[in-house]
Amino acid sequence: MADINSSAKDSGGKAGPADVAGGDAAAPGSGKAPIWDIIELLFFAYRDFVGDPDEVLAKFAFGRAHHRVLHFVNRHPGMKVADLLDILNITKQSLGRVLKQLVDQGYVLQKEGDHDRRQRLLYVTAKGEALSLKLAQLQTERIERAFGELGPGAHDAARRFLTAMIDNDNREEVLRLISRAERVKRS
Amino acid sequence: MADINSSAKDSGGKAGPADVAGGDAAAPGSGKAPIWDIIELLFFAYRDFVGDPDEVLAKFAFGRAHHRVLHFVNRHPGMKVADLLDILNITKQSLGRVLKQLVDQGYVLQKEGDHDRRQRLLYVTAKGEALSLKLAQLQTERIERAFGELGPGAHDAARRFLTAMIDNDNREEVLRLISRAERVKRS
DNA sequence: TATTTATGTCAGCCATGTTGACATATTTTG
DNA sequence: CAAAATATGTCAACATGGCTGACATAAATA
Repeated sequence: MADINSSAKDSGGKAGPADVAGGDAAAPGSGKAPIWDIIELLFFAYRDFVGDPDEVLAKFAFGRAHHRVLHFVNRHPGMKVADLLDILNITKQSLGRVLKQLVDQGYVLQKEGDHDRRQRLLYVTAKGEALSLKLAQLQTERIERAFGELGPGAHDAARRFLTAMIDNDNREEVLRLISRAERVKRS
Repeated sequence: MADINSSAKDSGGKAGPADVAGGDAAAPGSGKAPIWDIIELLFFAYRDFVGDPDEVLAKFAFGRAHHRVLHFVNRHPGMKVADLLDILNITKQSLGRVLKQLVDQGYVLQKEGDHDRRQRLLYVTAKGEALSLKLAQLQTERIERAFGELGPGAHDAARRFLTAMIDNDNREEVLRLISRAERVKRS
């Protein structure tokens, strides 16, 4: 299928990372000039980032929806269904579909809440943890490869950038979620 | 059940951006310790990043698929259908569906290739460009807000990080695509 | 006791991805 | 030139994972 860019030699530049931005000429009448490079890089980076796990998931007949659920349950054991709904921004019906599969196949289990017996607190099983970890390690390889190519401050810089990209409303909540994750763990 | 990361430390800080990482203790027998913070931050950042345009698109009865097509056609006018398929990593049937709607409603137009009359080169109309720009500016606002919060080197750092996250195979191609975009532009 | 909350479920719709088969025009190749 | 390869489009069927609406149940709360 036809290489997309058979394009001859592409005039000089090797397009080193510092050269990517493209022209900065703003559209005359409109607002600011779009930051095209970051917009496109985010698309491609995320596409590849989620692409790795997809291949593994396919073998299990799972999709990205399963991955997201499994990931957050693994990272935040004992979370309520409602918490998960908030994080994923989907309806309970959508969640129910994939959650049921994960439970039926023994990746996730639900426990009645201690204080509130209406709640179904979510935990991964050993099997679920293993899969979640496997997927996370695929993504970690990519991240570490990237950090390896960049300088020593790379992790911190990435963390700061990504954090700043999150909605201001959610940000504190997200940071709390992330930093609290390891404290809780399965008892 | 292998505790993957029973961090225990965590110093009870305020979870400032520099403290988010969580424990670094590797799981004893398994591979490396997953870089959870970046994995999750990427999820949340991307979720919000694509969330802004979604609201606007809904008013036009368009979805993300339309957005992606419109974006790339706007940025890379005159591209072949095959190029777009490669970039988006979808089948021609999937592309055909949304492309047809964009053409029918006057956002995109197709021109026979000059040298190869089998090709249908893609261009945005004025209407298409306006919508594409509007969406890009929403995303740009978020990016600029982020860069504003971070130091002066933020744009470069983000570009380097995102670039390093892309598949090595595609990377050169992607960078060429991005850097060439503004040179071509509408004549 | 009455209401609210947390969760689940049935039923159906929509957007967007997939595969497979096939059609048409055009370019390239033997 | 004839045959093959290429660029694109289309029909049909199906899968995934969103959505809404309606309704059910158990438990907590007012």
